[in-house]
Amino acid sequence: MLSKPTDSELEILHILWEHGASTVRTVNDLLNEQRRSSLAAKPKESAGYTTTLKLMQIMFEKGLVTRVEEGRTHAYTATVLESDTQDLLLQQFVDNAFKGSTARLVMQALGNHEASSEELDEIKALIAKIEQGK
Amino acid sequence: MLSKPTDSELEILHILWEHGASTVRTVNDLLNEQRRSSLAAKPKESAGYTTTLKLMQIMFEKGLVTRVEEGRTHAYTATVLESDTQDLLLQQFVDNAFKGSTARLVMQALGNHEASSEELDEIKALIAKIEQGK
DNA sequence: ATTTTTCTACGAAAATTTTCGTAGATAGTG
DNA sequence: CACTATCTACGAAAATTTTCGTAGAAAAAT
Repeated sequence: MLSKPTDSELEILHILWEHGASTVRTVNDLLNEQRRSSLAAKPKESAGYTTTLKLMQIMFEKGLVTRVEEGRTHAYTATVLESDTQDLLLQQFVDNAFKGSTARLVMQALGNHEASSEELDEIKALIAKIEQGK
Repeated sequence: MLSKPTDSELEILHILWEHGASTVRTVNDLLNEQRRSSLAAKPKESAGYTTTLKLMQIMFEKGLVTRVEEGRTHAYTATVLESDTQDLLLQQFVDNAFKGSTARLVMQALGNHEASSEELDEIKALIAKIEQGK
């Protein structure tokens, strides 16, 4: 049963998805590097090593990641697919914030954030495909 | 400074946006009615009256709502616009779940949830408008 | 071989969000 | 005029998420 990762867990998953099997040290370093160069409104501060370790241990217990002993360290790997997780989060987000209306979400997303013309072309192509499939 | 409402706060905001100025009692009733008929995976249980009251008091302190005395009760109104709040949430969600790529969000949203052809038409029109504006 | 660094495990503090019990005031009812 | 129902205010428990300190083992460095 896939359960919703917390925000912190999601940050770690992103790193595992992008970099593949990684140690806690690596994840912690990448995490803090990311945070330092974040443009976010309310960027989190650096995470201590044991903070990241503990989170990853919890994620292991929940089954979000597996791990393999490599010498004295552990190499962690995400067990959930990025696309599956995004779909789960998206579904919940659409329900929470847009009361289930995917179309409204899309409209708002396109309206307020710029997308490149390449991206718009991709989206148009997808729409055409959907319409054809009907 | 607009800050992100919590999940519970958002539930209440939805009711206020839809019904306009409402008492705690009304909000609480609508809330529980909604929850009972929810198809969500993990539907929350009924909220006690004082739970909703406390939440709305906190929202008042945060400035998410205003209130007006009406006899002995208070009528609450949202001070934040639905569209502004959705934009804020969307921005954070795109950052968290899609690492900032609006296009990927839109693609995934359209790919996994069906939209009516009317909605697709609307989206196409919006894209055309954006492309023209460039 | 001793010291320093680096790892895991674990427990628990801190911070945030959600829930509700209790008290006191006010309105409506018999 | 009691009596019951309903409202606000407030504090604090409960639940969840995030953070980190400490201890002990293993490797690396001096």
